[in-house]
Amino acid sequence: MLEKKKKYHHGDLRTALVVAGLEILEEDGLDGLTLRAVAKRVGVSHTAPKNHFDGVKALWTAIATEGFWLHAKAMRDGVTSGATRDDKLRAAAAGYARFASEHPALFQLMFSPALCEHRDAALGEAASASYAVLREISAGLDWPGAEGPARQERTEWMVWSLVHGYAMLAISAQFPTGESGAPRHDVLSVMPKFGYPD
Amino acid sequence: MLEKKKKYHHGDLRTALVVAGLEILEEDGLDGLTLRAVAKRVGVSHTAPKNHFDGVKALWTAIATEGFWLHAKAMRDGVTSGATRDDKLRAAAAGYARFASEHPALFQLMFSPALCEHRDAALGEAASASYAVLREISAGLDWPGAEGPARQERTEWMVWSLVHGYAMLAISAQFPTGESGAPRHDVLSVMPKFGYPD
DNA sequence: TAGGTATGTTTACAGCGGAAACATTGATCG
DNA sequence: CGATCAATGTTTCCGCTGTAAACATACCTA
Repeated sequence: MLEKKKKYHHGDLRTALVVAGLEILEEDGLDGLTLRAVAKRVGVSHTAPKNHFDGVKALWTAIATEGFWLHAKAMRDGVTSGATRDDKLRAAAAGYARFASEHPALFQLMFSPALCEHRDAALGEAASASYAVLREISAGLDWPGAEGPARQERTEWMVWSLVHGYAMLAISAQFPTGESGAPRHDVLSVMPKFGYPD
Repeated sequence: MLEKKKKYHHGDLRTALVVAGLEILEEDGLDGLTLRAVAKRVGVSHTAPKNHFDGVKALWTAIATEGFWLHAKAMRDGVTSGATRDDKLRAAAAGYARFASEHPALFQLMFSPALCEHRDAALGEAASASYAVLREISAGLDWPGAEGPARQERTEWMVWSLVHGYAMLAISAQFPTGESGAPRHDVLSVMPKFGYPD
C-alpha cells in the first residue's frame, strides 16, 4: 500500500499544530494565525486542538515558546564563532535583530502579552534560555553608570533593552528605511562600543 | 427640558469613537477593543463607525495616532523642567517608560504593525512628533561609536532603541519584578551616562 | 423650500473561538 | 484473550466579531 493510510489519531498532533502555526506565521502573518487555520493545515477538525491546548492563547503561547528556542539558537550560532568577548556580544546582537527581521510575525507574537501567556512555565523556560545568551555575554561589560547595586543585572538589562528596542522598532517600521526596505543602519552601528575591563 | 434629547446624528462621532477606544483600552485592554464595543460605549449602532473609518484597523490606527500625541506630551512635560541637557534627556526617557507602564495596552497597540497601519499619514505625523522629542534632546550626545557617517541619526536611534526596548520589555513582563510588581530597576538606572561634549 | 449628501440603523452573512455530545482508537487489566 | 475505560478526534451548535447592502433620518445648500 503506497498510499499512506489516514489514521483517525494523528500521533503527535500537538507538535504538528505548533509547526503548522510557525509556517502560517511566515506565510500570512499574525492575522492568519487562527485556531481553525492551524487545524485545517494539519488536516484535523477545528476542535481537535482543544485536547492539547486550553484555548487559542495556549496554542499561541506554545508557538511563541518554540520561537524563543529558535531565537536562542539564532543568537548562539553567531556567538560561537566570535573570537573576543566583544565579537561574541556583537554577534549575539546581530543574531537577535536578524531573527526579528526574518520572522517579524513570530517575534511580535513572542513579545505580545495580549496574545500569549507570559506566566506559562514552558514559555518562561524558553525565554530564559534566550535571555541567558545575552546574560552570559554581557557579564563583566563596563559602561558609564554601571557602578552601583545590582551591577550585573542592570548591565544585562541595558544590553537587552538596546538590542530589543532596535529589533522592535525595526519590525514596527518606525525606522526610516533605505532603498532595500531595510533600516538605514544596522544594530551594530547603533550599539555603543563598551569594553571589558580585564 | 432637562433630559438631553437623543439626536439621530451624533455631532462628532469620529472623535467620540477614538475617546471611547482609549477608555476601553484602559479598562479592558486590547482584547476588549472591538468595533462593536467601541460603538456600544458611544451609544451608536455597530456599523456607524463605517462612515468615519474604513474598517477596524483604521479605527485602531486613529486610536494609536492619538496615543502618539499623548506619548509626545508625556515626554515633553518632564523635559521642560530639566535644567541641563542631560536632565532633559533623562526626563524624556523616564516619561517614555512611564507612559508605557501606565498605558500598556495603548502602547502595545501603537507599536503593533499587525494592528495598525503604520503607513497612515496621520499616524506618521503623530509618531514623528513623539520621535522629535528624543531627536532634539539627543542631538550632540557623545558616545563611544558615535563617530562615523550619519552620526546624528545613529545617535537618535541608539537612544530610542534603548528607551523603547526597556519600555517594551517592561510591559511584556520580561523583566523580573520586585514586590511592587514593577521592574526592579527603572530606565534611568539602565541608561549609560553619556555626556554632551560642549 | 426642494433635493442631495452626509450620517446612522437595520438586517443579513461568513468566519471565529468555545462547549457539548458523540465516535473511534489504543491502552490497561482481569 | 477480551472487556473496559481513558485519550483523542468529529460533529453540531452557539454567541460574538467585522463587513456589506438596503434603508432611514437629518443637515445643507441652491
